Amino acid sequence: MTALQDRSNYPITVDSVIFGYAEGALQVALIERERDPFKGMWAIPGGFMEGDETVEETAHRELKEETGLESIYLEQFHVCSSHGRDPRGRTITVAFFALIDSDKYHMVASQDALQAKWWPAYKLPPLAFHQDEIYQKALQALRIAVKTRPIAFELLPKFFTLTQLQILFEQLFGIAIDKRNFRRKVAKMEFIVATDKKQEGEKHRPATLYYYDQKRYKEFYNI
Amino acid sequence: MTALQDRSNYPITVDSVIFGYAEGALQVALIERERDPFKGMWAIPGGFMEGDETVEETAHRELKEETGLESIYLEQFHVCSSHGRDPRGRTITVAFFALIDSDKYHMVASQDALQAKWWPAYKLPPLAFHQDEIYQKALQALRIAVKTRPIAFELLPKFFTLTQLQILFEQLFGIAIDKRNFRRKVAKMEFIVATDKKQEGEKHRPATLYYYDQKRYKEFYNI
DNA sequence: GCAAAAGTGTTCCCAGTACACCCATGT
DNA sequence: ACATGGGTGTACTGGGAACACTTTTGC
Repeated sequence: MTALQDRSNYPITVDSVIFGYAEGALQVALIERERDPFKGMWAIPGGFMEGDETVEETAHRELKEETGLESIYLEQFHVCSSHGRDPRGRTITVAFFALIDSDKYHMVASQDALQAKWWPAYKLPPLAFHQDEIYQKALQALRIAVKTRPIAFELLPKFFTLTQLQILFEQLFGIAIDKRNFRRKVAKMEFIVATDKKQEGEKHRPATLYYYDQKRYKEFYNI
Repeated sequence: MTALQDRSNYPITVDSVIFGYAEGALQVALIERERDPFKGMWAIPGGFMEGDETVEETAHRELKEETGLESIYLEQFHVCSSHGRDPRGRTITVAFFALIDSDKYHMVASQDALQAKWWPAYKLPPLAFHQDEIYQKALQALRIAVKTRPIAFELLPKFFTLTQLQILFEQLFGIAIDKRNFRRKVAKMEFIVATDKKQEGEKHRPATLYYYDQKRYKEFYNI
């Protein structure tokens, strides 16, 4: 038919490193493999690109199939075309990271029909398909993305406390942040807006809830 | 044979946005298309992935075929799988940027058998295959990469003057930099090393030549 | 001696950092 | 009352930004 069909064609897989944040720790969702290769090991969720999907569509579809979630923040960060990762044959893998709101998807309760389980981001088991390198790249890409764009909020519920935000950054970058300095800095960011709501159900002084206002973000940076 | 062959397979192309730096301006190498589609338009050089190459191998091979250069700095930055870019059929495109040393590849002289021509990075013609968006992403990726890693030197000859380095940064980020502040900052970076050589053949006071020392860079940042 | 770019110091300001105590709530 | 995390101010320091003149070379 066309000249394009004379060329080499390749199967493409899309893997998504799903990040969440719960109980004061950054978490990653992994799937336990039920069959060989790598039966019993844990792996980054993913699947084959099919038909006339774009890679973004594949990522969203797989994410919905595996977590039930839609409208999730997804960002591609790497293509891996090295040999020998899948013993069944060669694939080209496009890797994404996904950020999900712990409010919408309850994580640590993981008696799931989905075989998916949350793991603390800094204590993962060995991964199938030699995905450890991809995971490290995902972490790096996430850190750069969080510094560059206002996407940390994708990991938080719509209304969050400043302590939640602070601990999230501490987790992401593996550092300790001074509370007063952090709050002074946040106070200058007019797109992180205080509400008159308070956290409820805690056994201490209730914290003020904040939200991220995208419109103010754009005004703030003249976008 | 294997389960993988039941899946959808896709032709993959690799495009490389080639950046150079000459005559005080950031430059981009484009190819004039000799046939339809988009005959007569300019395009980012690229080609099909073949056989059991990795995408990196494809990028290096294409770059060698089109410029004759080997050992070029290449970095992937995006996958484009949208429809309708190539009217001949659907392809999945992995985009790289390449950085080349203007000393090795003489740019502005472009009476080339290769149909390749250098264009000022901020005055490109409209691009074939709707590659304008990919080019914008390449510029962004280059800026982030230059801020993150010591790769600006890939665009310069081995020995360069501080004014060359300064103008390169001004070009990359579209800003004006104060000469004294810039030099003070460079002086603190022990991996940018002064030689006792001087620039020759200029009609003014000759500038000291510097070089980038990777070993000192790693020591400097404890890598 | 003139044109052209190389090279050089000081001041100011803001952002980052270090640091300790009182407050509001639940039990 | 006590335990727990929420919330606040000040002083120091280092890096970025603004700014103008002398020096060395080729012609």
